[in-house]
Amino acid sequence: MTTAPDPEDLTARARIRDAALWHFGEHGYERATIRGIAETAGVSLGLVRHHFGSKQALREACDEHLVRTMHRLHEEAATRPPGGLNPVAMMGPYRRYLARALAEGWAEPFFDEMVRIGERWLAQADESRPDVPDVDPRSRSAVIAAMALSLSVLSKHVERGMGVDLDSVEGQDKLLRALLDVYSHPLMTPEEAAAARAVLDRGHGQQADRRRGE
Amino acid sequence: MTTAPDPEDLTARARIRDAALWHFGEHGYERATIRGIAETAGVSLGLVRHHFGSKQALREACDEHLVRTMHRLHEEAATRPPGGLNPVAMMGPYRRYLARALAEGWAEPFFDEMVRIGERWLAQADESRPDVPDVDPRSRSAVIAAMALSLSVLSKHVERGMGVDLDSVEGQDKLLRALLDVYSHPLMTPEEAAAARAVLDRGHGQQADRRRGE
DNA sequence: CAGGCGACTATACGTGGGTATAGTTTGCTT
DNA sequence: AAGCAAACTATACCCACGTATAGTCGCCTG
Repeated sequence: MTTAPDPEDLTARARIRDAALWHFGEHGYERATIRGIAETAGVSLGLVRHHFGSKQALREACDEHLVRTMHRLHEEAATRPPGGLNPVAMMGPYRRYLARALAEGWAEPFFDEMVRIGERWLAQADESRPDVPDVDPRSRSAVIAAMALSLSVLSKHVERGMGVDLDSVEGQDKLLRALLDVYSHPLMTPEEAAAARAVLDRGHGQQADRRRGE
Repeated sequence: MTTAPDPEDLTARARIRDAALWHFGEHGYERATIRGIAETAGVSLGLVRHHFGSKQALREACDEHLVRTMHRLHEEAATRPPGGLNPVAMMGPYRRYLARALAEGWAEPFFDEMVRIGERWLAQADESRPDVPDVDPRSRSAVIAAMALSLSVLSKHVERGMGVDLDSVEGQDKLLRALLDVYSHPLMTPEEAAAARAVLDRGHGQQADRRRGE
């Protein structure tokens, strides 16, 4: 545990923020209450307001802290040998919060950062690729990012499906092995994909003149 | 538009249920209000209670209806030539509701059904696979199901990343093309996966005695 | 016509919880 | 020592919203 230097040592403001991170992650924004957060942090209701102003602002502070922490971790990781990033185990205490935030439509900076990272990676990988992808790297990166994060966002369901606790070491291990298998085995052959694309192309022609957006 | 035979023709109960589906999908369970649902359905607050008893029961009725509809669609699809299922465009009006429900931890039957379908598919595909997967089909299916659904659950972020509206025809088209590309190109080579697995195996030995759950 | 029942409305109740304000303690500067 | 600003508490306000109750209307059956 690198972070968390004993809750006693933290300033009240930091304790409130951490409590909020936990409550928002555990219950979601709506169900979390300022009173509950204050109690967990061991402070009065008023102090929360004093430091953060409003529930909404408190959430934004949590977001900001998350982004800062992620940046720090990211830079730390850049100096050391990568060793393959773990899309699920990253920053343990923030996992639930992050999953909630993403599911509820927040945490844009986080998602977008992930897309950017993946985009660079993909653009590089595309160079040593025989065929030409018909979708830009950014779009593919967005899809891949969503897929990677989905395991946290839908962790409750994944846990039920796999029969393990994703917070446990065994769960992480099993999930990683499943991921390795899925990531290293395409779900479709290039031929199947090409066939499906052909169908799309044909359908597209039919729709071309008949405008039907929205 | 196969469903929706003019809201006027529906019974009040059905109109309430549809309004609830919409409100829950649009705002989530907590933020949705019975009053808002009643207004959308064009009925009084009391009638909602008369028909469904409580907010929670109303949500359960929505879930049930969703599952029934899905079953019906599924059976319909079974009789016709498949043509490749679209994991995002399925049952338009329910997409948002389903995404919310999944993200908030509900809709277990739906997810589990998806896992079962994928499991059968994988078990069959495994037979014509050279190597032996070290994770059971069910676990892999759970991972794949989560990944497929993530595009709906995180649609807001995916839309931002891809720069399209996923409800539009163009958005669907672009998303499908991205999916085809991702599905038909593994993110890792089997060698890379094997190397990562080796790390896991080694790490596992190290952690065996030093207990560090949580 | 009686009577009964389901669909439906109007209104009230209670409270959880975000917000606001006034007051108290603590610690630092001059 | 004075004084003031920040940290912190206690308490009150207020309203949105889920829940509850009482009542009306229309239709069906005997």
